[in-house]
Amino acid sequence: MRGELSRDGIVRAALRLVTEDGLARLTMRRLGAELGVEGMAVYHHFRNKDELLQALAEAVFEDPPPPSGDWRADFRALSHAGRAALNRYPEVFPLLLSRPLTGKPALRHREAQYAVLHAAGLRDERLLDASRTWGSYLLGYAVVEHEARTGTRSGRDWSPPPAAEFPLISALDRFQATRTFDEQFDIGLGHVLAAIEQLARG
Amino acid sequence: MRGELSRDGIVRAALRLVTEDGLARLTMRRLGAELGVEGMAVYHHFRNKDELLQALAEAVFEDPPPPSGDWRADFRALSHAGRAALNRYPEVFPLLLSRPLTGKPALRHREAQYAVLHAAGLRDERLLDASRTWGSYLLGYAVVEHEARTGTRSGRDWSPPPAAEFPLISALDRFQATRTFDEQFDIGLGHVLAAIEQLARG
DNA sequence: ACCTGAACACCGTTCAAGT
DNA sequence: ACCTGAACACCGTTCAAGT
Repeated sequence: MRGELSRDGIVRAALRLVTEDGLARLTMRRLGAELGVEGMAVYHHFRNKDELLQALAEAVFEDPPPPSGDWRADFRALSHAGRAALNRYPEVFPLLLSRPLTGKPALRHREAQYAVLHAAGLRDERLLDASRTWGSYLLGYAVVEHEARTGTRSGRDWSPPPAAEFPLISALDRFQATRTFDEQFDIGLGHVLAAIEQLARG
Repeated sequence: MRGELSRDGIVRAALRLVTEDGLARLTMRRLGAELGVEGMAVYHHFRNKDELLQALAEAVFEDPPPPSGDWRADFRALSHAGRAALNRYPEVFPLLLSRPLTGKPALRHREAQYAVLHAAGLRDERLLDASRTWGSYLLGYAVVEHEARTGTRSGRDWSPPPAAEFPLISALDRFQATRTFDEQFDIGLGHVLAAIEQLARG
């Protein structure tokens, strides 16, 4: 029963806790209890709570799929892997937006994205332009999806905006649920691909 | 010296506090002190801290620019107004990503965006497809910009990723600073515009 | 080396009391 | 109606003490 704690075990326990009770209820003491230990024991493995949260953020990434030789296929596969990572632990999602990710799996995703754009014929500044457009879409779509999935859920009281002042919002409301998130994502992805191809042509 | 507090005055004080000391240091007691009052007084104007944070999030929006008759010009103007709102109070930015915005100014932005897409010839599902692609880009770009502006700042210790394992990341590093955020934003915006025009054609 | 237990300086929130 | 002051149930973090 000595030295049973590890960074990995602590991260897994924290992910359990956060998934069940929400990010706000992740405290050092409760995390200790989940591990059968005093809360202060965690400080022997993480300098402080922020370092633990960073580890949680990095933990959503798995290694990206290997290149297939077809950059268009890899573009799709990497996009889907990225979206899957962002959606893996909804409670951890906010942590991914406010801190640079420097762990190996996250960096391997980025390297693989650059490799796709390189294979598409892009170089230097133009490659980075394409990368930021792609990255912005991935992150932005994840934000929209996350809000849609968790937003109107229990909690905040909400009333529909008045139709007189917001006619389009009101009229379009009945079309909101037409597409699934998967379809919707792929449609936007098609536009990003078109943008990349246009950049690659010159 | 009675009843001097108002929701507006409290929100302004909170924005001052947050801009100077960071979101983490916004507490009810410190906010009270900033207003020359006990912290508990705030509870007479906001049900709880979350309601105050919601008001802070809504406060970054100003009314959108009026339509000009040229939907392409309006597309650009609204995009820039949206980006300006997201960047207005960097410390408030994280609050914008995890809660649906239901205040009048935020809804007017959305209504104006729909109006632009309507003027471009889009209807129903297709209009919403375009809206989500546009919205994803705005939000995602803001996340990338926010991270770039605040990320490598004081704080987290960071070492560059090893060049052997991440050759493209390392090689591209020297091109990272080539574009300004404004240029970069407009480049991506051009791609979104192209996507909208393609959707509008059929 | 790793964990404990007490302590410190805070939190958000409730509530009776004042004016 | 609005603000105060004390209280409650927590926080993150430090640190001497144990094994």
